[in-house]
Amino acid sequence: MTDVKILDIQSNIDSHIDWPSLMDKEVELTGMVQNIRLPKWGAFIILRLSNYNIQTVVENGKINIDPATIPVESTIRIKGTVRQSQIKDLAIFPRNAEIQVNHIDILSVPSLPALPLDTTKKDIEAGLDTKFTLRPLTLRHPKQRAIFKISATIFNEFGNFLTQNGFTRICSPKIVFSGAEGGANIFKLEYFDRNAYLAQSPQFYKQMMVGAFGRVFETGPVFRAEKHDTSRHLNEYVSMDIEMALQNGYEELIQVETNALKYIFDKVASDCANEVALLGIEMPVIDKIYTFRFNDIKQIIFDKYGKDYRGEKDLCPEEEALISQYVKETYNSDLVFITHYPTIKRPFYAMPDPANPDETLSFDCLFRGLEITTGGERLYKYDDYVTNMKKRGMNVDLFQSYLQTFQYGMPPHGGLGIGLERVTAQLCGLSNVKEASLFPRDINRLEP
RNA sequence: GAUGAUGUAGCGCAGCUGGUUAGCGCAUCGGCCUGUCAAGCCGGGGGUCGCGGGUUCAAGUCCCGUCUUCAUCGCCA
Repeated sequence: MTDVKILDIQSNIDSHIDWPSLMDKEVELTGMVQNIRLPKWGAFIILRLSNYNIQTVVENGKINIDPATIPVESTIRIKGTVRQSQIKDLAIFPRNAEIQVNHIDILSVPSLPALPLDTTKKDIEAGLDTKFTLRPLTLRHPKQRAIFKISATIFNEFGNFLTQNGFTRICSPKIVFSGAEGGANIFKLEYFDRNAYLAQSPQFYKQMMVGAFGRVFETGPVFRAEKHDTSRHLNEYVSMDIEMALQNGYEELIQVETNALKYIFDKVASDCANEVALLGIEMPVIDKIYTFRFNDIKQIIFDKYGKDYRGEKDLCPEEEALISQYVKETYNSDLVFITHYPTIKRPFYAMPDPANPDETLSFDCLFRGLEITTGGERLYKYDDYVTNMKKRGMNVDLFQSYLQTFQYGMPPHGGLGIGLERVTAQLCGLSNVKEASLFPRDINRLEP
């Protein structure tokens, strides 16, 4: 007599299936009905499994139920035999195998008489608002799944690459005492009997951790209370952050980022080959790094396209598009780094260029016309922080828990942040970053 | 917040200078089709044209107000 139930630790939890080795063998699978096509003699049921859709074939009279009565999005368990096949549909994988079904159990069916939109076609015919409102349904579409499979791969391989290169993953708090940059664009919340904020960046914490590990990275959500309303902004997004001690200045950061992106894109190409094909993605080729100084590229854009932004202290969206166009046409590169941003546009921790304090040793990375990264060298001496913050009219006392880092001594260091949704959107050719977010948060949308 | 669009069936859309009973595709329902390729063929049902006023013999269509969504900009990743 005992109350304990003991489970076998050896049970197989891997859902990957080696189809060639199963040819002509009996299998049992549970999945959801992605689509069902009904010729007179039976049915092709496209079954959605954890990572792909497989084709199953049913012949009338040979199984226990009429396949025509199974609604799309039902969950079914099938028993059948793996057969050779030749399938043209890119949304189905594997395309050289199918399952000849001999038994079906229906585990659940949708409770609605009809689904609110059709997910069985090549594309979802719906506007952005409808897509997001019906997110639990729209995310079941193969092309939507492909976007987030690729996004997950970018996220994972960013971590893998950095881990392999001596970086330590950190998880900094998202509930913070004050906004990283001290701006007003942060979400306020109640923290017991006082106020706290949602972190707009892991900036302070990743710098603190450079003192401990030298090289750190973090992948996690950040929150921006800005009332921006554009196709490239979210109020909550996933930031992929790096911070590291530097031996060769900001160019070392550019090299680390480029190598990380190259590694990530190679992994996407190999591990997400089906998704890349389904979405028709042309993968970027990265073999050299192209950098331009902020002032120089403005001159080039003026000379080349006649657009004069030379007086502006930042890059506007049209300029970013033109710069990417120029670099693509001239060097066939999808990536470009713009360095030496004006000090006035950078935060207090940015390191001014010793040769010209009006410029910083910082950079942005543009990918196919959109800014995906900001990074740069940081101040690393306590006195420099105090001087610079006072010059900017900041209250040094409020930042003491952060500034202690520099009192204890810090190496020259720098870092960068990459927007996951932006990289995903640009890679997948999405016209709005919100489409690269599972459940986007913008000025109007808080659910689902 | 500014500017410009937008709102017609569950979804995506058409609907001309105002004029019969508001259409098309998908979905849905019924029937047909011997291997489909995000199927194909035939038929049925489904709409207070965002909301509120106004002009007119007559408004989806014109005017005013209001809300929604989308795009662009500011800011940023």
